[in-house]
Amino acid sequence: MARVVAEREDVLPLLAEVFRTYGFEGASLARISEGTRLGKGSIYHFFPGGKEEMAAAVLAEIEQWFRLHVFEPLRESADAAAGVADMFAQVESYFLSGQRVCLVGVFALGSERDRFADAVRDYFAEWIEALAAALVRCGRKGKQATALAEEVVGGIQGALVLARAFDRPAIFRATLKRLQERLQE
Amino acid sequence: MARVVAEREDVLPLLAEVFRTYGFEGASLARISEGTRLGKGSIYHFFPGGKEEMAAAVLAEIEQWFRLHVFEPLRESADAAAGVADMFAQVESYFLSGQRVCLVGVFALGSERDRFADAVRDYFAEWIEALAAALVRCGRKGKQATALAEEVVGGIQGALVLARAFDRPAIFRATLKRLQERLQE
DNA sequence: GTCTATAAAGCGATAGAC
DNA sequence: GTCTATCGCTTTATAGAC
Repeated sequence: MARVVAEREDVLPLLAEVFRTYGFEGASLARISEGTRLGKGSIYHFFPGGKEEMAAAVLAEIEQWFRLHVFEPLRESADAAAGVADMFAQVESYFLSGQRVCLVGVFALGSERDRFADAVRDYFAEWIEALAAALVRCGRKGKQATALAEEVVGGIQGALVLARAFDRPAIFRATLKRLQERLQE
Repeated sequence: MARVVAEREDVLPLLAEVFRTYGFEGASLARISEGTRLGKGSIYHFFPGGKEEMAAAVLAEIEQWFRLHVFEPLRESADAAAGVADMFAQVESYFLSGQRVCLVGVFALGSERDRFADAVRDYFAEWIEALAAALVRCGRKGKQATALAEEVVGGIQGALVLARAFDRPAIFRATLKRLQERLQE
């Protein structure tokens, strides 16, 4: 395999996939090295702070991705309903129809939550707030909008659990569809 | 601390708590020893198969607990609606209002899913089937009953994620209440 | 920026005394 | 059934050549 000189940015998505697959504790440097196709020396050149810095960088990149592709469209789309519909499309695509888990959700359930409490909380808080704001622009009352947003974001996380448990992506897609319909009631 | 001669049964709940807290990879024998108050020698006396056998035993015990306190009441309660209500009460109590995570859900999201695929799948399958059966006895059609059951079980898993992310048990209790109300619509 | 070699610590697991 | 001591391996992290 040809080795290419990498930049830190290029490494992050590969790193994210390793953490998603093995979790924080299970992501050994050997697996990280394999997944990023980088020697340990190179890895520590990019992340002198070790695994902790790697995970923090991955979380920051995930939040940035969602901000760009999900949160900001939700907040700023001229057509709020279209912004919501776009969110569901992006989510289905991002999580590969339930075959890819949410790293932030994984961290939330594990002891990593303590280490990365701010990043974990901010990710879900920003998602729920952005969705609730869009729902308000669709005509919902504030309190009901927040409750619905929590239901949708939580429902997505739960659907990822079930889709993985059954190894059946259809259950993820069906849940997205059901949640989307609920918002239109 | 007084050391008491243990039996395998007594060790399982402590072991489960260690796996819940640190995950499979993060549950080192040092932490297991600390959490169970047993030396490594004693641990391997009970579980010659090591961590793998420990986790399998914990999963089996969890499934047994749910079968006894949740699944069978759902299937056999003379009053189906009361069985469903009892499920929500048991779930809120078991998960300590969202402060305790679901080990099966954690395993479903991680690479542990491959190792324990059967136990993970069976747990959720049995839960969904038992709840759907109760909903049918409440007058729902079969297909809709299954969809609702998936929504509830998935919703519970997602609520555990959010409750931990925000460190706010109220969001778990509110979700349980909302899901319970949906079943009565 | 990439690699190999290596250090120090922690890992899962075993042996054997009591 | 419990413990301590220990094995062999893997871990994270560092050093230094290129």
